[in-house]
Amino acid sequence: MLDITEVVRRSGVPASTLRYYEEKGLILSTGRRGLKRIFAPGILDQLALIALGRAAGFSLDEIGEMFDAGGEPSIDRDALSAKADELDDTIRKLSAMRDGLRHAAKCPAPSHLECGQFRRLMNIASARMKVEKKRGGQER
Amino acid sequence: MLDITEVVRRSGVPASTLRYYEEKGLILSTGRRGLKRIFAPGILDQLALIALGRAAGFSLDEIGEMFDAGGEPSIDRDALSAKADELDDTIRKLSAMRDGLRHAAKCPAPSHLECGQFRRLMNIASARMKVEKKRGGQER
DNA sequence: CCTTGACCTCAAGCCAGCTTCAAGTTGCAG
DNA sequence: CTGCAACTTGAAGCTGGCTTGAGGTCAAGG
Repeated sequence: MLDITEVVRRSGVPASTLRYYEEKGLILSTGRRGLKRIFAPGILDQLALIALGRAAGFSLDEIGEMFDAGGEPSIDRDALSAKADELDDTIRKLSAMRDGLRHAAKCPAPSHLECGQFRRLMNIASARMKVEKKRGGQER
Repeated sequence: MLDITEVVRRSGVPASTLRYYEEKGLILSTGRRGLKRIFAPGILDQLALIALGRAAGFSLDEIGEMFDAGGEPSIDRDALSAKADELDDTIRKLSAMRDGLRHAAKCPAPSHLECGQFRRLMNIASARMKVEKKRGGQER
């Protein structure tokens, strides 16, 4: 069992954030030692998972739907698969962007928006953009 | 040349957002027809690029540093490469998360945090987390 | 020529995700 | 037993990325 100080030290996540996550129902403290919250060791994995989800562009609410407060994946397997599919889509876009950036860093063309190579890479991604309208919520 | 109405129609980006982007210096309107802003056709590619950058987790400011208001990639090739590297890192994490989710959707294990497969996948990503502290700014 | 409606500006507002602050406990060192 | 550092709560504040609203202006149609 880890007290909040220990969790902060080991995870790098600020105490204020831990309290915020708990309030939102993303994590659970298993008790108190005096005032201090006590967490199960698994909290560290959970926090990593949350950070991962955030990096993936999921909102805290979405993450809450994917994993329960104990850190277990949602029983709704279809929802999980759907999220995986979303990620696949995002990954495709990011890969195209990465390639585009790398190309731009090398290619000596005067105007990149007219460089066929660059445009082609970027289009891979933007072509999928429309399909992805559903993701309205997140990246604001 | 496209007037703002046309840009909205073709890009799906709201007029308010276009004005906001212009104010931020991300895009440039090439003139006015009466009050209405006029844009060069390239604006559509630029907007796709911006959307792509946002989906990649970059802030508008970062995007502004990568591409000038005309949509051309920054002359700072090192900066572009650095962004590409960041993306590589992000992509690795997202791939791990995607695999983790797909696994969780299939695996009948009682507790996933104790499923070796699941943990291993998630660790790939969280191991890199510390390295990536630099990215403090982004994902609000 | 005058209405209408789509654009304009500028300021204020909204939401997510935190952080900060004031004021109140509490375990532990001395 | 006292002090105090480190925690607590609840509310308010902040930032990024837009959106909304009030009030103004133009050009095109009737």
